[in-house]
Amino acid sequence: MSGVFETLQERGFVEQVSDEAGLRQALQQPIAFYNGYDPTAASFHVGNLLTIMALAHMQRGGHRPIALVGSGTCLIGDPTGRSEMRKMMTLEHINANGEKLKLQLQRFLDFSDGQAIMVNNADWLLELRYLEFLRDIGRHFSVNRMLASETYRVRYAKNSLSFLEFNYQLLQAYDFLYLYRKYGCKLQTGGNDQWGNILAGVDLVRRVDGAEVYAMTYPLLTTASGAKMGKSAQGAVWLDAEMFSPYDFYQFWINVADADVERLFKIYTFMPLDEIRQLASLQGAEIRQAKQVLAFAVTELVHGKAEAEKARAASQALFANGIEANAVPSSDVAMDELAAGIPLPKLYQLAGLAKSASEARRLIEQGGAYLNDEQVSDVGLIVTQAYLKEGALLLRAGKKRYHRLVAG
RNA sequence: GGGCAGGUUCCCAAGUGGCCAAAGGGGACUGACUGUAAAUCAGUUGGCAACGCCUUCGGAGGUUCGAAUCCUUCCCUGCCCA
Repeated sequence: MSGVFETLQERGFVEQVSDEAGLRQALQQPIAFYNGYDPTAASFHVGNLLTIMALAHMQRGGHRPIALVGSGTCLIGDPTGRSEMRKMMTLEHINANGEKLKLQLQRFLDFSDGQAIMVNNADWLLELRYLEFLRDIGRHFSVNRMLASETYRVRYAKNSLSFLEFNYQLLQAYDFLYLYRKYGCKLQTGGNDQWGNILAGVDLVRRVDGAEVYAMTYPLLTTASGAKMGKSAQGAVWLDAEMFSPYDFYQFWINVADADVERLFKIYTFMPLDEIRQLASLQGAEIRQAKQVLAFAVTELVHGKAEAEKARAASQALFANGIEANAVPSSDVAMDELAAGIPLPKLYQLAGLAKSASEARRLIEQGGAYLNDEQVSDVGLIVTQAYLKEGALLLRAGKKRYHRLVAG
């Protein structure tokens, strides 16, 4: 089990470590470690996936991941990196999200026989007693130091920081202490923006229990052009198939920049490094092959082999000028509506390729509309069942967005 | 609680009575070029039964022929004072 840290480092997972020598030493033995996830949404996105991959590597290395769903801390809202206060979420909403996240985590980590643990900090944070907490935990926190930290300084300097949010770090630190006591958890990991919060926990455990625990952060991925990794035209790239279709997910990886290929391979697949280097060394148009391997691997990991194959088949068929494509996102149109005739812009709306008729209109006028792979420029076109091909209409917006409307 | 400054279309940010669906930048979208890449260039970027009509400038009222722009009031944010 030695070498996990080296693996993570080689693959680009390690951004900062509180005590590298100490952590390496600690990792000689199987340890429990944790990473927290705030249930602010009903699904993880590729940014979270990075941390989950790291957890998976650690588990493979013999360590025991504790996936913490932060329903308790989510009630407070992490001010880190935010210029404004988060919208307050209701407990019901948070819990509903948390349940979804739990299901997703099970795809990536092996929870059998306690090899990985799932906990929810609401279980211990909700019942905290205020005065007790202040006396036992609060006294270890220096306001001066907190205000000096990156986490709060920016916010404090530029905008207001509510007392509510100011407590976030204490609660997260307390989580670490709690998990240390209950599971002997010795390491907390998280995105690099969590550095300050994690260190607060390390300090707290040292002060209160006199124990040495560690902090490790992962890089916040940005694309080669500097944008946050994991954003697409439609917003975040979610892992949930309902929120982001496997086909779109596959396409997201196909469309990454050349310069990002190697890094993404290392992080989002388990492929050995030498194979990765070989693939990433492809030049010019050939690097697309590497992207196909990448896209398939990650899609398979997230959505399963069957979905990945469908997505790949669809992608290849569409971009090799084929029309058949069963994995292209599709929906139904009523046959009788179609028989009556549907204006083309309306059709684009039905397919979800345009938010409004005006947008669809623009698309058509600008030459970005294709029906069954043929460009259509007539905004007034009325589409009837005469246009059906094999019982469906294949709509395309621009070069890459497809949608299939099945008559039924 | 008091004083001050603000809340503008996805974001930042102009506009302070008609020329405003509202400058500019970012982002995004489309096209050209390409390799389903990057960079670059061009166009587009509130809605609709669309050469016109409707709805937007924190909320609600009001003044006016006419308001994002003026008045009243309420809500919210920041700064200073307590």
